Amino acid sequence: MSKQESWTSAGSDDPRLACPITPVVDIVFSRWTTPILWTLHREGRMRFVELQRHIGTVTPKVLTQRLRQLERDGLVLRTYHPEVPPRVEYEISELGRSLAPLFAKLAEWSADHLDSVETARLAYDGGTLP
Amino acid sequence: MSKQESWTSAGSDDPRLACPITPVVDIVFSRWTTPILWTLHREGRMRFVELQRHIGTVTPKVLTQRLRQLERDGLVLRTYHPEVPPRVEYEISELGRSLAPLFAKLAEWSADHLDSVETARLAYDGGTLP
DNA sequence: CAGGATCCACTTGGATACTG
DNA sequence: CAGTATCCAAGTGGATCCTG
Repeated sequence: MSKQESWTSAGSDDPRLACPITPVVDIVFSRWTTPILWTLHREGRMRFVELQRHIGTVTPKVLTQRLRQLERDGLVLRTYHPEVPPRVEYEISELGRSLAPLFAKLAEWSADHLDSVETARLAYDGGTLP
Repeated sequence: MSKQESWTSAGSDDPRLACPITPVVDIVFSRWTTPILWTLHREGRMRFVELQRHIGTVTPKVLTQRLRQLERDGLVLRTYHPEVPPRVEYEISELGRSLAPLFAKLAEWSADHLDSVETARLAYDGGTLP
């Protein structure tokens, strides 16, 4: 396999789409989406405030926005129980679960190379502002 | 393998770190970073304006900011040639190349599931505002 | 050519208060 | 409880001009 073909098999010269994975990044790696998906995957079905507490510092407004987007993209399922007080549960969908190997790869790269990034940063900062 | 352990082997209950892959996402999936890395990987060493033209609509200021960040994180190498006119070349580093399988996984997921996302969006939009 | 400097428009996200 | 509505601070990206 040539080094030119290791990431993509078909070469597109369209300057407007220099990176074919941009749409996926927009869907999966928007802010707060990875903590949400990660938590829902690990902890299973969960209520709104539970989710909020697990993630930490996230305001209800923003959490709602992200959950709506994830629901629209089919990565998260929302179940509304018409009771008093109302109860809403969120869970990861099958499509969301299909991201598992991807996230595993990400965690793997993190474990293998995150310290290299830290080293590079220290070298850069030390070399530019001593 | 239980479904609780498929993404992470050790369970952390620290609410401040609900998602262990957040740092990687910040490093690799900041805005413009994937087009930059993708282009540099596919096209090889490249000058500033070349890179700018390949990516499309990106202002020099922002491109410089992202390149500085990628250089600091050790993902991109910058070579300055003191000539007139000055010539600067950017290329992907070894650490940057180590992202290749990750990006491949991303492209794979994209090819397999992006249409499902589109379908989910159409269903969601059709069901909420008919 | 490769940016740095400056100014500005817009978007995001947080804080707060309120509702069904 | 599960949001929505409103206001507001901050960060971000674009446009323009300028330099070595």
